[in-house]
Amino acid sequence: MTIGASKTANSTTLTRRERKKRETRRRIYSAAFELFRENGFEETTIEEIADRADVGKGTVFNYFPHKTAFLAAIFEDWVNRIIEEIGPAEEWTGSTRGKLEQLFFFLANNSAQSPELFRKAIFEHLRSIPEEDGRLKAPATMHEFLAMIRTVIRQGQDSGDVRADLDPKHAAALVESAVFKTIVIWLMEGGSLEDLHEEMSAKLDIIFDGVSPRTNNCAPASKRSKRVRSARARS
Amino acid sequence: MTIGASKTANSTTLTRRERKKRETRRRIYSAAFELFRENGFEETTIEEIADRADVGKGTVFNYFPHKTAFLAAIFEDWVNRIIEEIGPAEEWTGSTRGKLEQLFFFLANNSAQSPELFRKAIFEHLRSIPEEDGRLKAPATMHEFLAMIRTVIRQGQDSGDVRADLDPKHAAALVESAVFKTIVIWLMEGGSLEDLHEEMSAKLDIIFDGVSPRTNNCAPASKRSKRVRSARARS
DNA sequence: GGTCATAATTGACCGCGGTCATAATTACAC
DNA sequence: GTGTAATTATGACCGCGGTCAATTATGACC
Repeated sequence: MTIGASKTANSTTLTRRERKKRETRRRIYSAAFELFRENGFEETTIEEIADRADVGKGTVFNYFPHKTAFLAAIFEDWVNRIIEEIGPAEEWTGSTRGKLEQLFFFLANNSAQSPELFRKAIFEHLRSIPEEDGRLKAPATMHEFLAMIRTVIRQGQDSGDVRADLDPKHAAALVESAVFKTIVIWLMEGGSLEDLHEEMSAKLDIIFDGVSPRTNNCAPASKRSKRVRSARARS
Repeated sequence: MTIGASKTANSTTLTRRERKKRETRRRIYSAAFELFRENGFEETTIEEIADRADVGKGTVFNYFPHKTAFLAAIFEDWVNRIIEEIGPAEEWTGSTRGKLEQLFFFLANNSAQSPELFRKAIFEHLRSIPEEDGRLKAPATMHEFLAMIRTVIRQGQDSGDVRADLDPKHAAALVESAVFKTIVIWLMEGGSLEDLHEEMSAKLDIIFDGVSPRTNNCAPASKRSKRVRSARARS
């Protein structure tokens, strides 16, 4: 592989092949996304996607080896857009809880249109990693996303927001499963953003304070519901 | 529908039709379950199931409208077996945490063989309820299961184990999503039962105590890891 | 320009999940 | 027994996801 020499002169160090490849992928992805939103995921056939993208059916499978790979791609896109919008986790400020709420509020906001599609994408994400036949699926973004949560947790530990004796891995996994499930159910039931926020706050409430009763004198229970409200104000 | 009259005399008030129907369903289910365990879910075709059950292909779809309906049935079976084994939630004794651990330990025990199958069944369960085309899927057991957890939570509130200001619905949903996700990952990674218990304890730890640091003097953090150990001893 | 290895494209093809019109079976009336 | 309405069984058939051998585009080297 001795790239870089003569041919790559103009545009950004990309051969014509590479450029075409990306362009084709983009065309296929766009066509698919459009069609999914127009007609639904199951209702869209690969051939329709191929037609709209103006390629042969086989070509589609060169870029997206299974139909579900589109869902993984959509999820990835989604996360990337959010990362772009709110910047790297390391730079966020505020309370740990506030950060998590913001993060998931972005997720929800972006998914509110075409809920069916995003529900499927989330499920694909949750299922991802190994499939029995040995193919790996979309692990990159999966880890990227979990990593974001983990970073927030770790920052929380540094700032004293979160118990130091906790393994961030466990906490992050718990947060992820809870919130995604909440979003999925919310997407299914078609509630308002307010509803989702209510649900999410309830879950985060438990995650932060636990289900065990506090020993009487410290951290009175009455304060809790208030905190939910004030946390929402930030967004 | 004026049933019950003449024909239903012998055996337990069942017409021949009804008996045959159940028998056929049982045969198909058994054939499917066997084949799934022998060759895997994806690798088994409906026709193979039909052959082994000695019915036509179309008949299979009379009893299980989609292939995934088998997964729902497997999940249902699974939960029912557990219910049978440990009795109705109302009658369990012990701490709330102990009950939950036992419950999920039973789940895990039953799934340890043929992990692939149970992973899929759990996923089917988590996804269940609506599918965009309007068909409902396996809501019965889903609710039954969530209801079990909710019952445990409510009992915990009565006995002072669990914060009284909590909506059992939220707590149950959180527990469910966390533990199922834990089991799914465990099934994928092929760890030992010990590993699973470790993971589950960590999650329940957070669910019970929360991620927030305790205010210094009450409930010292050092006690926590100990509790995990002692909780395991019960099983 | 021409040659060749490699990468990308393509549509004919296959297998399986799911449908449906038709046939067989059951229940019941007489 | 015979008639008949309702239920269940069945396999030919269809559509779509996914494969693959054959074809075409690309770029390195002369």
